[in-house]
Amino acid sequence: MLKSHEELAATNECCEITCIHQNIVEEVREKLPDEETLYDLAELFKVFGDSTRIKILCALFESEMCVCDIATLLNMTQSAISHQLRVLKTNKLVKNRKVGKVVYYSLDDAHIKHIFDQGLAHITE
Amino acid sequence: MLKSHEELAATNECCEITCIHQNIVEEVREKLPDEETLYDLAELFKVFGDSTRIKILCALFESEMCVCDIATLLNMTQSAISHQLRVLKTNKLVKNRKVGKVVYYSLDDAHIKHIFDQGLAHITE
DNA sequence: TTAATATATGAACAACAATTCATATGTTCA
DNA sequence: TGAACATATGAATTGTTGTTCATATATTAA
Repeated sequence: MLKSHEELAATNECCEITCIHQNIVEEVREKLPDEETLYDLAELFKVFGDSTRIKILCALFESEMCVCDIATLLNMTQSAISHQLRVLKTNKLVKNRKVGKVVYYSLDDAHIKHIFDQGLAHITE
Repeated sequence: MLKSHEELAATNECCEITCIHQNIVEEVREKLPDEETLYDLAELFKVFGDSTRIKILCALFESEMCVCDIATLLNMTQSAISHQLRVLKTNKLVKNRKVGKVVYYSLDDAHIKHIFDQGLAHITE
């Protein structure tokens, strides 16, 4: 049996927030993944959440490419692409190999295409 | 046969950007999803790319919840949660039903858990 | 109707992030 | 060695976004 709002208000430990379904809150709290996992997950999706980076990843689905090729493809400066590639590499989404002056980038993980496709399935439903 | 760098530089139509593998760039350009699709995809991932919103979605995997319950669960203000729920609803990730004063939120789409799980698979590999 | 309460929302603020610009690094070739 | 070039990077700038604060809206109960 749920408590009345008055009872809940009386036993409420939060300073400003009232809470109606204390029991549900406690149940959900126990099942939530830990703080760090959820933070890391948000960080991962944040990397996908920029159209320049999405375009780069999408291009790399098709072919390994060097920095200046990607810049040409996306009609952006070499510097902008290089900065974004660093973000992608830091987050282990791309890897690179150096041949002389040229640095070739490619995807670093098979999960990436799956994440991408799930997102695509959502927006094209 | 690839052109020499000098030949490429001579025929390069970009003002500042040099491009080494023109053929690859053209091939990839043809296969890239259109601009708008990639923009929408980035927008979707952007919604997942905030730890508050990820926590809300994750909570709603377990149970339908009202605004003040979510605020209590995450130890945040009602206003902050309400603002984020609006973002989630605008992007069709949650839906709500109103019972008197109370508004209950729940997930609006089956894809969401798949996207979430693919992300989780990546960070926990 | 009035008080209490659950939620929504606009404006302001602060933190963050993407691009640009200038320049540094490292490699090749003459 | 020096010139050309592909890439990387730090700083500055500009645009974006999450939270807070104050307040509005809407519903219930007295």
